[in-house]
Amino acid sequence: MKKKITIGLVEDQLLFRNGIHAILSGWEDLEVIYESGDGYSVIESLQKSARIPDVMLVDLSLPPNGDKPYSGEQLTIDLADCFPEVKVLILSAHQDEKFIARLIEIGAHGYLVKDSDPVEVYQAITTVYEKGAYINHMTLMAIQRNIGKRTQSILQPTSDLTSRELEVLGLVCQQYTAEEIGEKLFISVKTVNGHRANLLLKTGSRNVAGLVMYALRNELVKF
Amino acid sequence: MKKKITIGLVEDQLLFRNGIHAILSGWEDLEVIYESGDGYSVIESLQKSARIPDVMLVDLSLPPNGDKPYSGEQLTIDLADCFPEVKVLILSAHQDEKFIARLIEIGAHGYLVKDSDPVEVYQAITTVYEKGAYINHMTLMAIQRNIGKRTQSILQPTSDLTSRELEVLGLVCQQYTAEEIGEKLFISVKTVNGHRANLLLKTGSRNVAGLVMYALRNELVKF
DNA sequence: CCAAAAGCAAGTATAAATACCTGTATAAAA
DNA sequence: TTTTATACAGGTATTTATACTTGCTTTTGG
Repeated sequence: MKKKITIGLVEDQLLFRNGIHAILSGWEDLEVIYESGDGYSVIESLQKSARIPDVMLVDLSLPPNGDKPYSGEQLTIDLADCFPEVKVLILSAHQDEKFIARLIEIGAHGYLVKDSDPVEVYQAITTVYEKGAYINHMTLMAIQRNIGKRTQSILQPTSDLTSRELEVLGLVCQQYTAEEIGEKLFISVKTVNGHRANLLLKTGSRNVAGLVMYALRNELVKF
Repeated sequence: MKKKITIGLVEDQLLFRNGIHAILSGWEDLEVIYESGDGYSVIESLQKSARIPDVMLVDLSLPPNGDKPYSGEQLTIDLADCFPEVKVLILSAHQDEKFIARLIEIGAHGYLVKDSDPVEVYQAITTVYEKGAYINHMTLMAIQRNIGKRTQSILQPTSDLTSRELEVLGLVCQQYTAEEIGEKLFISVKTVNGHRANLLLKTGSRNVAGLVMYALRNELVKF
């Protein structure tokens, strides 16, 4: 009997994870042996595990746990570091060239959008297992167009904001003016503006528009 | 033989849709008889179809097609209008109380987060089919806390923005000041501010923070 | 224990955004 | 044609945000 390709799934949405599991179970030469809903525990639990998956399907947008985000990007880096023999296939909702190039650069072996056909997922898994890479047309184009350019981390270097700053940032995103924020937090408008200034500095933004974009990108506020 | 509950799936991400299909196929009393990747065609194709699903699973965040958005919210309204006998179960990535209350109000028969257990999905389907509603604890709390409050449309009443306004909005989100936008578009700062004022009015925002949130929510600008 | 660093609060001056208003050109409706 | 509506451009006055600076307090590291 031919050896089955062992799969690991890292995806926060339980339904989606179960769905992929169900789909993959339709192929006899695949076997899902590991699942996780977040990125934190993956490295640790794999190190304790006796069976290391051949291929890991990793969701790009894993949710942060409390304050500390642990993205699919970070997991890819850590997997490449701790388990270089494991092939990493990124699953992403979006088809953004910068993301693709970035992820390939840091160690992913393939990139699939969540809009893919299940057959393509199967092909990607077998190809990445046999050949060590699965680069489809979209991915290739993205790589080609971004070779030479310095790629950008998706989560920008997590400029650590203080709790007070996070509080102010949240209220800014909810369209409160500095004065209203002051009232809510029982501090002077001037102080609020001080925090705003620090936020602009730390996030590298020019104005509130930048702050909101930053907050949403880093999932610091609800959509 | 007992009649199977017929299911319709409306979900843009192909993998996710196939995954749910695969999961639901595990229950013998369920049968998926309709699938769609967008909201547009649903009403029309159902009207032509001989078999109308008993239960429709609808993704809340269906993508816009070109300029015209057709959200799960709109589809819920239209389904309640054209097929009142069909039970609508909303699938959402987020657990936002305002969304939940709003959807129940406009005709949804249940609300599930994508983080749900497959068993819960099955229970929701059978319950909504037999009892006409599936309200779990989370949903009930959301309803209770929002009774009396006027609920807010998720896609706010699709304020159709002019091309010029969209242009300005995009630049606002990119952190350009009114003056810079004026230079880019070869118009006066005053004019730019005029467009901004209209944007604030149309989107129901108080300031740029609101504009950025609106733009991102409606996918008018890149993340 | 003391010095350095950093969070928090607050003030002044300037730049920018927001509210409110007017006019013109264009296109659809009466 | 005349009316009506609206996208677009521009203006003035006011409010709000941003830049820069200062002092107080807590925390950190030598």
